[in-house]
Amino acid sequence: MGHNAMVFELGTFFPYRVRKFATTVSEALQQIYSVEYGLTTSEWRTMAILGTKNILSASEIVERSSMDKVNVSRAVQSLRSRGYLKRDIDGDDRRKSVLRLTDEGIRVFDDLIPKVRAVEERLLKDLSESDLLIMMDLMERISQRAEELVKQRETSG
Amino acid sequence: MGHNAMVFELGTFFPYRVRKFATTVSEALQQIYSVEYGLTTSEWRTMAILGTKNILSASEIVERSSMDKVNVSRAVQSLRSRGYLKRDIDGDDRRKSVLRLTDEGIRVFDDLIPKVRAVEERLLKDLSESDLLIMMDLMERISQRAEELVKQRETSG
DNA sequence: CTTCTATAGTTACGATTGAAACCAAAAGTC
DNA sequence: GACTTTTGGTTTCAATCGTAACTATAGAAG
Repeated sequence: MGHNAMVFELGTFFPYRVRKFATTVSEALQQIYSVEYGLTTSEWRTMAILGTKNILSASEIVERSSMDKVNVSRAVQSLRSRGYLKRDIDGDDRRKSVLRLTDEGIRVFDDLIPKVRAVEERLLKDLSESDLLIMMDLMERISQRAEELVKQRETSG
Repeated sequence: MGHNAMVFELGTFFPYRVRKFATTVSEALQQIYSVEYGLTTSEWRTMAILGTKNILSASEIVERSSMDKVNVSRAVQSLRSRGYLKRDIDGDDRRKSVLRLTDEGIRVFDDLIPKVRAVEERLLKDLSESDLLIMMDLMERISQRAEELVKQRETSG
């Protein structure tokens, strides 16, 4: 005893709360893309980035998705095998792939999007416009601190 | 074209932002417990819940940690093999384990806690007291909606 | 008592993941 | 134009993870 005020409680520890929060939110969304459509997170993100019109290389998907290239490569394979995605080779740089959704992929995408939007709406239902802005701002500020911490340790560690 | 206002952008999609946020925060914390101490998330949580004084069964750890029993079982095994945790059998109910950190485990814990607290502090550095309350409240409200959604789908799906 | 169910925890096994090695094409360098 | 390095993407292999099956004990029902 003596320093009881300092007892550590996981349940009130901020990073733990954040992770739990994110898991809960993710599960709500996975109800749609995973349970209902059988897509993995990487597959869903890949489709979401391509959308109906974009034509991108794998590395452009990497840039926009916070996935690594292995994840993207596997998602592309799997989406191809389902017939949701078409891969061509870039004529000017034959290392590059040229990816776009197939008509079938677009059909699924168009079906899926209103549903994931509905989930987003439900999640944010009782937030005011300004609540949402505040939330985004807070997440942004905290993320910046987190990135600082990681970078600092990387160099000094 | 025609409904360009509805083009889907993953980067501004709320659940995606949340997940990215949580990943960034988690990485900052993992710098400590994973990089510096070689603990997995499950091991770290198990230690954090036991702390210096608690004596708990595995299922009590499950309840307090949002891990499942397999995760806890494996974390316990691994912490035992490192000598950080001691397992006895409950005399009254011989199915139950009686878990506590060893002296060595407590030493590591006491070393670790100020560091993870420092990370938490750094993350929240530029939030006011009321910002933090707002953040917690918003996460709480959104989580509730997310849980509703999951439950709804479970029953009606 | 015997049987049936429920609980605590572990184990086995397939699926998923991540890091590193790898391959192929392109782009510099001399 | 041979050489080295960089870039785009895939494959491999081991480690991790989740689900389901399993073991052991306890408790409830008859």
